[in-house]
Amino acid sequence: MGKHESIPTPAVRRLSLYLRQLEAFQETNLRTVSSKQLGQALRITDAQVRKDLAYFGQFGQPGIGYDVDELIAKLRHILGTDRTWPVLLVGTGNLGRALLSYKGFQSKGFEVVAVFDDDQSLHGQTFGDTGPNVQPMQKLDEVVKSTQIRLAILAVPAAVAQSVTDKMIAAGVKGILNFAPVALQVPRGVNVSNVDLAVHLEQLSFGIGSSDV
Amino acid sequence: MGKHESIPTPAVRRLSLYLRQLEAFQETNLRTVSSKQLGQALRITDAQVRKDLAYFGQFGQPGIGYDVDELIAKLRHILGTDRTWPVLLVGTGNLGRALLSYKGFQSKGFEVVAVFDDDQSLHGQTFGDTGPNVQPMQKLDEVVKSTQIRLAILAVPAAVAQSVTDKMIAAGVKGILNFAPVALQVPRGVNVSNVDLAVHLEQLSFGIGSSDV
DNA sequence: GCTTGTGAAGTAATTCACAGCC
DNA sequence: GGCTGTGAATTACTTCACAAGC
Repeated sequence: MGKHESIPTPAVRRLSLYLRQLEAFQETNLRTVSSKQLGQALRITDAQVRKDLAYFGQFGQPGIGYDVDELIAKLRHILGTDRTWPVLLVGTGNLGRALLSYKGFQSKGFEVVAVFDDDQSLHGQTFGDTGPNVQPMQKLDEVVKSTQIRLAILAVPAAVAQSVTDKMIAAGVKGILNFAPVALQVPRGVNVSNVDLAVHLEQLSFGIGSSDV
Repeated sequence: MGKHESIPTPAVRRLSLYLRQLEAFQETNLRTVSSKQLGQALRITDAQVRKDLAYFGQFGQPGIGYDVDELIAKLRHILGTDRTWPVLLVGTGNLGRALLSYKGFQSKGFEVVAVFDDDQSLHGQTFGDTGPNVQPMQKLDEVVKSTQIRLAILAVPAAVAQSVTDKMIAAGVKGILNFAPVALQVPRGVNVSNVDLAVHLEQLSFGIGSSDV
């Protein structure tokens, strides 16, 4: 059984934001930060910041605040990014290629180590400077099993998203970052995080519709 | 003042998911759908589906369910996507270019009509088949004001995200889809929707850390 | 029979407010 | 004086359960 049952999901999401903001503070050579400072930067109340952090331990010092370097280390450990995760990418269309060229992953603890696509003409190719070769889908099971990959990025058309998902899960994948605009069906124990551009834009258009004319 | 004050934010987010799922059902020629069917496809309770929809009106028929076509039309109207929104894109790095090539926007009611980048060598170029010319940042204010663009996609490096944001807002932008890994500071009345790949992956890695070993 | 819409009940998340510590 | 950590209070969200309609 997991050890995080009683922690609110929104709190975990904010943990990532705290980490990102702390890294920004670190760049400015800030040594120490209060829940109020951190909250202000993220538009979150100070009480919220303290509550969220307190779910995981006592990281601060009364009268002082939180040590930036130390809290970063703690958060990375909690989020599991104090090591590098090998990541699988399926789909090398425009989006998949853009993701391969994105340099931000590495420093955050993620590295794309295997790329799959069902387009034969792409097999053996590489994208980005140092990206891995594109492999045929038939190899997926073998590669995931032998390398123990647990995280996948799904950048395929909606029509094949579910079937690719099933294959990945059968091979042992436990977390999927899904860019396909479909609701993936996955068994318990597998997590999905969805990024759907249309959904995001719709939320914004709704927001505009509700403001003054 | 807005007219949506009392509606829970999570309900609005789900509205987009309902719409997406209904469009999928429509493709299979389903005429009518119950809150139970819709909920099952999205892993949401039927009561939740009914409650969410009820915030906006009475769309269903007892004993029958919801008419798929009709509910799609209603949701599009609520979300504001029963028309096409002109969208501004700033930043034509890998991600910006991938977004320009993405065909999914158009059918969802969004069209990128203006593209900006501060790299001189790109000015005048086009990306994607029919994309608009890349223009210099200095033109942004004029173009946004004259074309009344209200929605923007921000795909620039973190370091310049806030300053570009300020410019866009000054020109009249009211909604920003932000791909830069920073917490943008915006005035009331402006909405931001964030997509941060590292944050998503961190949530997944946290999820894996909490499962059985 | 099945399904909606909705008050009431229950659960979850946030904010308050303050004792205790630096 | 400033700040954390945390129970208590509050607010927000979800689920229940059922009357009313098809």
